Amino acid sequence: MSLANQRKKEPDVVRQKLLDCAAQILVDRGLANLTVQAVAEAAGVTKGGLLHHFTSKQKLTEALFAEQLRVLDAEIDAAMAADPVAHGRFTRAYVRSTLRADHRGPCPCAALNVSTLIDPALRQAWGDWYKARLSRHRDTDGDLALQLVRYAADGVWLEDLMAQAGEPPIDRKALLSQMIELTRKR
Amino acid sequence: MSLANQRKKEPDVVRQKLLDCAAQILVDRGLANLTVQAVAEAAGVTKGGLLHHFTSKQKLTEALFAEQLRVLDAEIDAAMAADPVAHGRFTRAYVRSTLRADHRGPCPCAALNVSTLIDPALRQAWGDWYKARLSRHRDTDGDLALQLVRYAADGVWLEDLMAQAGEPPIDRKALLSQMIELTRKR
DNA sequence: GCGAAGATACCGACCGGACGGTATGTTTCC
DNA sequence: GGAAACATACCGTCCGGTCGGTATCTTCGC
Repeated sequence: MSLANQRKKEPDVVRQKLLDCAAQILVDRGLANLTVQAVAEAAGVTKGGLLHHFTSKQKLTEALFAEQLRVLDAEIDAAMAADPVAHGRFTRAYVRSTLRADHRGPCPCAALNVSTLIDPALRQAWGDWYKARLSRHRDTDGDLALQLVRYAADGVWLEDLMAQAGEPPIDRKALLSQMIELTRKR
Repeated sequence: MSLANQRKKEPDVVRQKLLDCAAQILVDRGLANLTVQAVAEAAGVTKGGLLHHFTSKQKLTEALFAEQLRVLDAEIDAAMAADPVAHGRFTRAYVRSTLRADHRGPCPCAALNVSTLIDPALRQAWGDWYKARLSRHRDTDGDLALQLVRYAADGVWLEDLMAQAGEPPIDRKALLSQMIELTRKR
């Protein structure tokens, strides 16, 4: 009827944009504001349009989660490949992916873990991924001390999530290097 | 009309029970399921009854938050009073309150921080509390290494929150003692 | 090359349900 | 008896989801 769908049709682009906007909304407008309406109009699409790509909100969040997990997984693999030292290799990659003081915008972990709080199924998926990853690197990253460093990394992105406005008062560079150093000791 | 309010009237008890049930629901049925309806009937009261004590859901969550923060604050004070060593005293207390492998049920931090994800105002309040506490103990707990231990503590309760069913595979006792030990070094 | 004929992408209106909140009773306490 | 402590009934809103329609893309016979 209207002239809204005169636009060129780019299903893949729209789909990806929907996911991006969902992630954005999730991290900076909070979980409660992640509605299909909000996501749709952020992506320049109507609610019906969104529901065409993702048959339910459930599907949307699942896709979002999968996407973020994929990105994180890839980042970690890349970081590990560039790390010559075996011991603590996974932990360092995990920490670097989580902190990465460089490029702006919260890490995928944030959106990832927040969405985990919504859905028990996603929680399960995250747990599975983490457990699998951990058992893969048990030889190099099984130490309790390394586990502790990973815990700290989780604490950091959590603070990131809560801080929101106003830069972190703490020096991230120093923190990161200290954490990395902790993974070197046996 | 019905015989539901034949019960003895104990406003203080009911009020407290409402808060307790709210916390319970928050940590083990998730944020989305924290509705006034659910809280009310978990406490054996109707929605109207709840709204009598807390004039809005906002008020309820605020009260819940304040309560949990009060408990945590008290726990930390107690733990600090029993700690003879000055350096890292606050951090140890924080860690002990967060981990406490002993008494069942997730720590107040969980409910506290989850509710933080709802409301920016609560987020602010938590940030203020933490910052104030930190500046009070800057002399003893200002080190980056201690900050790192506190981050790890946050990571631990987060995992607690996500693990839910199924006991933690990791040895908490050992983890706790290792974290405590980390606070001893200079 | 081109035009018919589905298939796909998207819009816009609507529905049912749940939730927060209000207004008004009814019972118990002091 | 009056105020406090509840219960009951009801309203407005928002959200997730459905449905029928329309516009654009793709396919394919010719």
